[in-house]
Order: sequence, then structure tokens, then C-alpha cells
Amino acid sequence: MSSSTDAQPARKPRGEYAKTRARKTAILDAALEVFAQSGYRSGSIRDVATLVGISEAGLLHHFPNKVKLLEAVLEHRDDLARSVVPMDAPDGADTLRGLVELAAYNASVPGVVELYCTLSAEATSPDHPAHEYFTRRYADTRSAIANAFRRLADAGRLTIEVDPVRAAISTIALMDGLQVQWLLDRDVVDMAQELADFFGSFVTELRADTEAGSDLAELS
Amino acid sequence: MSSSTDAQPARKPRGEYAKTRARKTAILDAALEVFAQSGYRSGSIRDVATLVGISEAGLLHHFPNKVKLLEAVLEHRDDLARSVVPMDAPDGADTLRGLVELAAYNASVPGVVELYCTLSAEATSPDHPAHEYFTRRYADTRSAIANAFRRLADAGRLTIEVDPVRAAISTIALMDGLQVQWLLDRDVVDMAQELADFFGSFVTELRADTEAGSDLAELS
DNA sequence: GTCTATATGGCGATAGAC
DNA sequence: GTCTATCGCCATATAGAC
Repeated sequence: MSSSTDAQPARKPRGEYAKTRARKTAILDAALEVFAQSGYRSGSIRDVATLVGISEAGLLHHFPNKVKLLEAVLEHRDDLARSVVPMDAPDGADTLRGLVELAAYNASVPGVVELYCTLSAEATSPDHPAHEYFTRRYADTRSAIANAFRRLADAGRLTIEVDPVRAAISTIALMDGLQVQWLLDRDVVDMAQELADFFGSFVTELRADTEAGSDLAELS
Repeated sequence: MSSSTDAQPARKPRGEYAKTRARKTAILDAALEVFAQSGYRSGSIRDVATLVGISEAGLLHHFPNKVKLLEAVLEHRDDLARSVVPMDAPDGADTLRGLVELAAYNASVPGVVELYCTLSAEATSPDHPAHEYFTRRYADTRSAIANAFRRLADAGRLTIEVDPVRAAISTIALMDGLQVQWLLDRDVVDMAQELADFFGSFVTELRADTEAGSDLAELS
């Protein structure tokens, strides 16, 4: 993505590049925190810069403007999520288990959860800079989860007849909605448990295999 | 709530009061639209005033500051929601049906849905002016719906054993999450239908009685 | 009850020194 | 690569005229 190394091939073997990269990830972490707290529109580049300990102009050297910064944060985050959930596993149950694990993991990073809740709501407006991103992201997630349900249905592991796409919609809705309630009152809501129970209500043999996820859940 | 009629009992029978009230509701409607579009933090009093067709100062005559305006909008909206959903009906099924009807009605007022999605996400931050409001509101709604499930369980109308509070949590989560997806892509999601199906998966005899709600759903 | 005018301050972004 | 300084804009809120 970045073009900072395009021109110079192998001259000047200084430690500069590593330093820049460290600074960049520091900025991304800070941006995550600020955007999570205040949303994108109200969160200020100034706050991010202060949190990192540099000036506004210093920050804008690394990310040319606020929108680019947001996009970088979202991409950064998506890489991580993709590593937790095997979205196109041959066994649909693995995907569902991955989602439960993700819910459990999320309970350990409230800042990230806050960012996504706030942003996905904000980005509902068509003129929001992340609107396209979220529209695409939801469509992709929906079809990936629908595929998982389809594979489970083919394997005869669904106890009732369900429309895969609609089951995917409900699954995502449940995950999103649980996050809001969890953020407002963390003692009342166990996101991973509710999600696992939801799956358990129409998928066979998911519960027994999901112990790893349950262990993770106790970290919260 | 308002104190504009407190002092003067019956003197000066002019049309002034009515005019003020009309202006006030016009402001509330505009505020709803602006806050829905941009969220509370980014939505500006200036935009609201412009939309109504008065000046900023003129608006601030009716609502002393931005926070008071937000509170008025939320109260205004809650009155309406309460009139749709019988939260403590003796028959729990009536409450659930009310929720499905509410989901169907919501599909006809995207601005309101947007407001609540954006605000509830924003208000997740403890320092948000509406944080207390949403915390309390979610707790109240949760216990009301839990009561409905409890009554249904007592009447032997639940097909599986469920914890009333957890069922309430999932119900609310589903409703909230469906709203985000619906706002992003209104053709893919039918909020009322998904909610009704969810209830149908463990409540008996809800489907047959809910025709009125289904009719409403087709308005979207 | 509504206006204009203004005080005060935060915002994103740019220019140019080091 | 980071800084200071600054521009131009928009925000909430107040003061005072009409």
C-alpha cells in the first residue's frame, strides 16, 4: 500500500524504515482508540497526535489526511479478524466456531468493539467516508456465513430448515446487537455464550467442539 | 416537562402558546433528522436551525442548549414507541407482537432508526450526554421483555427452556443489529420478518395472531 | 420571540524552517 | 521526519436590538 520504498532500491541501509513503521503502527493504535471513543466524525486528528506524542503536522506526514487514516485503521483491523475466523472453511461448523471465538476475543478488546459499533452506525449515512467499506464488508460477511450454513445443510447438520442468507443476516445482527449491549453493561452480556446458544438452537454438534472458544471467553 | 405554562394561569388567551408549541415540535422533527444523519456529536444546532428556517439564537430560545435538545428528542420519541408496544401486557405474546409491529413501523421511519443506531453506539462512551439515558433504557427494556418471556413460560407457551433475561438480551440484540444492516441495505433485510421468525423458533401460537404486524411490514 | 453581532475555541489542512 | 505558525472554517453560546 505505502509507496515510501518505491524509488530507493537498496542504498542507505539505515534503521529509519523500521522506525517509521513503528511510528505508523503507534499512530494506528492511537487512532483506533480515539475513533473508538468519539467516533470518526468527532474524533480529531489532534487527539490522535497528542496520544502518540507528536504534532498534528507530524502525523499528517504519515497519513495525508483523516480519511486515509481511517481506512488504514480499518484495514489493519480486518487483517486480524480474518486470521481468527476461517471464512471459507470446508466445514461450515469451523466458520461458526470461528465467529464464537471472535466474539470471545472481542470481549478482550473493548476499544475495537467500540470502534466498529460506532463506525458501522455512523457509516450508515451514504456520505460517510466509510459507507462503501461497510456496505461491501457486510455483503461479504453475509455471503461467507450463508455459505457456511449451506455447507452445514448439505451435510445434514441443521435441525430445522433455514434460509442460509437469512440465517446469516440474523447471525450478524445478533453479533452486532450484542456488542452494543455489552459495551453499555459488560456484566450482563456474554457475547460468545449468546452466539453459541443461537447456533446451538439449529446446528448439531457445534457445542462439543467449541471448548477452545469457551476458554477464550473466560479471559474477559 | 416544559415549564412554559407554569406561572400564567389563564390571562392573555392569545394563540401564542400554540404557535410556540408548533415551533417546538418543528424543531424536534428537524433535530431528529439532523442527529439521525450526522449523529449527536457531529450534528450541529446550526443545521437544525436552518432546517426549521430560524436562526441559531432563535432555536436556543426554545431549548437552552444542545444537550437539552437531545433529551427532548429522545423523550419525544419514547412516548411514541411506548404507544406501540404494550410493555407490561398480561399476555407476554402481546408484548412480542408489539415488538414485531414496532420493527415493521420502524421500517417506515428510517430517520428515527438511524438516530437510535447512531446514538446508542455513540452513547456507549461513559462521557456521552445520553449515556445514562441509554443504560437505563436498555435495562428497562430488557426486564420488560424478560417479564414477557416469563409469563409465556408460565403459560406453557415456550417450546424450549430459555432463561428469560438471556432471551431478552438476544431479542434486543437482534432488533438492534437488524437495524444497522437494514440501514446499509434495505432490500436485503426485513426486520419484522426476521424478528417474528426468531420468536417463532421457541414461542407457540405467535405467528397466527401477528397478521396486523405483517400488514404493517409491507409498508416499507 | 426572533433577530444580528460577536466572543471563544476546536477543527483539518498547508507552508516552510530545521 | 518533525516542528511552529497560520489559515479558514464551523461549532456552541451569549448580549443586546427590535
